[in-house]
Amino acid sequence: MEKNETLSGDKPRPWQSYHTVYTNAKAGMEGVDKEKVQRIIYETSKGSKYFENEEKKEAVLRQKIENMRAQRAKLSAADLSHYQTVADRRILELEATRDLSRIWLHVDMDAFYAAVETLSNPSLKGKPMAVGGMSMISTANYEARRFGVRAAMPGFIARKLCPELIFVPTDFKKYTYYSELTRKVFEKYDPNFMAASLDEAHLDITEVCKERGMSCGEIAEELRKCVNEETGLTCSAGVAPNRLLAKVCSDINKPNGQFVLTNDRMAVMTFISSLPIRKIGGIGKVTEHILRDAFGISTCEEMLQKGGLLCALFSHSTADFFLSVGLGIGKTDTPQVRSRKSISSERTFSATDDETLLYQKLADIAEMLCADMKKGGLCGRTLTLKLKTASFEVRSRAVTSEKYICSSEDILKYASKLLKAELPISLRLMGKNSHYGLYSLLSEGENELFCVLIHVFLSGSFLTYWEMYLDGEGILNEHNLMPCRTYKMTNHFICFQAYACLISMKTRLVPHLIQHKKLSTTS
Amino acid sequence: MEKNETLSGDKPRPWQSYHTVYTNAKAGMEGVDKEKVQRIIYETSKGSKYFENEEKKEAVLRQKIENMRAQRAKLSAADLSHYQTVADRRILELEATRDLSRIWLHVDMDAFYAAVETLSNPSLKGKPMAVGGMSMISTANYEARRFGVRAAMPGFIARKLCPELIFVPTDFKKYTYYSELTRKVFEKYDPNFMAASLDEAHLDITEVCKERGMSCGEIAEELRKCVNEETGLTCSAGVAPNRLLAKVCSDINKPNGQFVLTNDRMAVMTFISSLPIRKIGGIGKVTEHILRDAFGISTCEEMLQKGGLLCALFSHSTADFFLSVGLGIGKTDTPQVRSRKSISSERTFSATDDETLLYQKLADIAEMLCADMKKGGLCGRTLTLKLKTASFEVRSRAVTSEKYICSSEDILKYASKLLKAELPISLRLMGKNSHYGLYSLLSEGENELFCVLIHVFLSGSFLTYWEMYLDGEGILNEHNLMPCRTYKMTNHFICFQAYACLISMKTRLVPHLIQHKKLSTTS
DNA sequence: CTGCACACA
DNA sequence: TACTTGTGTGCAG
DNA sequence: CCACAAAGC
DNA sequence: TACTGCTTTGTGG
Repeated sequence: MEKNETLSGDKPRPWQSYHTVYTNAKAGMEGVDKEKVQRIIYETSKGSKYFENEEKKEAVLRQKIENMRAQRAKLSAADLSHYQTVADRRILELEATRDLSRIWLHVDMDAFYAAVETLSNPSLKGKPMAVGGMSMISTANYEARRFGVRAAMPGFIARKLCPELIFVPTDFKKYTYYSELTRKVFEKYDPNFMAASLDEAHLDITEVCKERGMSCGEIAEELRKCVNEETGLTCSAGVAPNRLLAKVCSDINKPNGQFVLTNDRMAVMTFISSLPIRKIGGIGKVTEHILRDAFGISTCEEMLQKGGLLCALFSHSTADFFLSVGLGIGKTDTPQVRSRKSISSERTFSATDDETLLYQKLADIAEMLCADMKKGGLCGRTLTLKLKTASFEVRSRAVTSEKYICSSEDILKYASKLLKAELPISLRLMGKNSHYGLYSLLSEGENELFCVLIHVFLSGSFLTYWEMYLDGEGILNEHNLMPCRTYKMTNHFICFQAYACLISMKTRLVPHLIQHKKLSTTS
Repeated sequence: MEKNETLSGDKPRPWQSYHTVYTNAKAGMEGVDKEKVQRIIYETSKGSKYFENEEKKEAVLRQKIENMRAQRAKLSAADLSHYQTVADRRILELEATRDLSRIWLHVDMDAFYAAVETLSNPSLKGKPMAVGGMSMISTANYEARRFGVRAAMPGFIARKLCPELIFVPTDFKKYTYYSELTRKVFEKYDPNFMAASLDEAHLDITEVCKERGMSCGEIAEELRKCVNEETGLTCSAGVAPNRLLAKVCSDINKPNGQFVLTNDRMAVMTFISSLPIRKIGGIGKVTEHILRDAFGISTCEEMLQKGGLLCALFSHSTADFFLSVGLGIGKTDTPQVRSRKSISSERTFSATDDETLLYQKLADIAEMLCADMKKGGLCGRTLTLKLKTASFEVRSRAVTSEKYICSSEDILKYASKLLKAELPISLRLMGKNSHYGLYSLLSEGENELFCVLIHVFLSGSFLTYWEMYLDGEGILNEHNLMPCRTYKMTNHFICFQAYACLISMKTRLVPHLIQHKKLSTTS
């Protein structure tokens, strides 16, 4: 079942279709009757709109893979040797950036939400339980996992797999409280630790190990013990020379275990060599599938062996990522400032073609989003509307406003405009008076909307710099922020880096150069 | 004077500063006292705002060259050998695209505007004469050129060089009339000939030569004779296997001469080898300077020799261009459709800080532009406002509208908005009430505007595809064009390619796929 | 897309 | 007195 | 820059 | 009955 599926290979049984394979995922599922689980999932999903959409997506992916194969086949011998030299060269350069001087620890709480719920209600102990509802579950405890129940699985399927499964609704307050307790512990080992989510964090333990004269394994043991004492929860840890590897390592002896990869190039290379690429953070279902079926790559080692192909067919940065995975190279720095870049709110509801209802939903979400933004004192310029149809097709539409958007009115104004532009779909297709066409399309379930997201990007992928200009009072206020343009950074200007409304000074003041003005205001 | 100027070389005399070197340009200036001409130009220009701006630009260019030299110096041996293989590879690929099967002829009328004016007023014959005015001259006849008078030279400088110079104002009606006469002739040799301007054209004479069993040289002779009989004007011609080379060849025996480069690889390589790069169309003053001072490249041959460096330090497409120049490879096809991409109108006037006057100028230009657009039945979405300050600094600001812009009101509306955003420059720099600051800046001549251009781009740099949708009548009208988005082309959609308002069908109609709609309307 | 530099007639 | 006008391209952000 | 897809938790 | 909600990053136009 885990064998390489190739496009020309044996036809898998229907329930082995890749998109239903929850059991392929990262954490261990030892002792589970995987085939039975797959079959139940398949039979429960089959025929649903969701399933049909997954099949469509799978077909699109297959096509994409077919294209890559074709491109690969088109490469001449000269191309191949050329890209091989490119890859070899890049591998050398990446190797030169390898940093083995830092020790990173990745902590991952075991079945976090489920464990917290069990703490507050010990009667759950030993029984299969999941946090979430019938539509979606967030986590399952280990008892439930033995039935094939997993995070990100809809609840009604989980119940098919395990009829006695107990459902506990999510209660983020509780998880945040316990998360805070764990972070208090983490802080003691690395005051600048990086929280990845409520239940995961990266710690640079280089200094702690040195100061306290302990091995990193001992530190990890102590940290896990300490977390357990403070919270009553268990966690797993991975230690490695960089964050990428540490994350992989923390998964190895889960739950309540740890794994240390020593800061040694040989050890890293051995570790990485036969590692399935899917274990690597950043390589998800789609990328795994592409690499396997278009390039025959399943392990990290093969990333290096097929480096030439990767450089030929992927973008520079993607190829770079793949090659560094093959080398077991990852980030070792602690980024200075990590400011939030976007904020969003979305809600799924049952399918409808009632426009009034849709606008009402939109207004509700705008309200929620606005409240969240107010809480953080944030505002942004790019507003994205995300729509999901009854057939699970996802669309997004965005606008960028000249002014910053903060109020729920503004949010609603722009979001409505975007929604309006999408709405008379069927009318547009069939002509204004063709109600027959309208209803026949609706009855096909293609166009009703049942999910709306409003997403405000606080800044684009590029840095935006602002020239400061002094008004009568020499004050920089939110109104001088209006003229948003992105410029090449030069030190001829007084620049501010603006993320959301948070402003931090970037370069020194050079008053006599102010007159080389490049920006305009819209005030 | 023509020797390599390097940054560390001997200091040239002031009037040899590169930006004043009109005599460096392409067409022959045999028997001219170049040094004297240079000195007069220098002395006439020196101290002017224009001159100062040229010096500033020169400084910027020097800096750019210095940067390239630094980058070049930073290249490691490994880099060098790497890029050498890249270059070698690319040279092979380009060589494989060499097409020697076509014969191109480039015709260039001799001193066209001047010759036409002499036809209509024979008393000008034999006297130094220029077409244009005191600010700028378009062409000079050969008598005037002996004094150093050149196209694109301001008239007042030309008069310094040749006090008896006769100025004749430009009269495009006349030139267009004669241009039409020449084109009637060109048509007989290549019905698809490509007009490059009123006085230049490219002709693919492969078929004519074959059909009439004449050599290309004979055809060129005949064509030139025919043009002369029809118009009374002389022209020069170049014949070569591609347009790039034909253009160079037409310049060799100017005026009233021709030059044939045979369709033979060796002949081409010999021809190209010692050719100064500046003779190549597309390599202007700046590129010449960069290649010479940062890479020591002066001839086309050296493009190949330094191919590795060029690939290392220029973009893919630029390096490709340079290498094909080194190989003497150029375009040999006759492009199917060549539609206009933008239309603009601009006027230079004397410096002012009177905003009312500026808006008046803007309105005038909007009117002119609109008239030109009406004539061609064109409209566009991107409007660019170009400004030139009293110190010759050029700025441009653009907006893209959701709707197509055609009316002079709309043009003016958007252009005014852009202008307004630029206008209170000094106020913004100095604070609203700081009139002192305002005037001191104005008196420095930095901010008065005296040139306005409105430019409408009819389409972006990327192709824009439109999904067709059928309204009740199944008609595609200008209103369905409103939802402008740029999409990747897929054959799942009914696509139209839209340039301006001109619509041409692009793919076949696939009615049952219409429902996979991706566009929205803003109607 | 936007801003700008470059090129050519 | 006084250094254009119209169009196209490429690059970086 | 902007829109969108992919990924992770 | 019933397949989330929130955020970041990369890619191409």
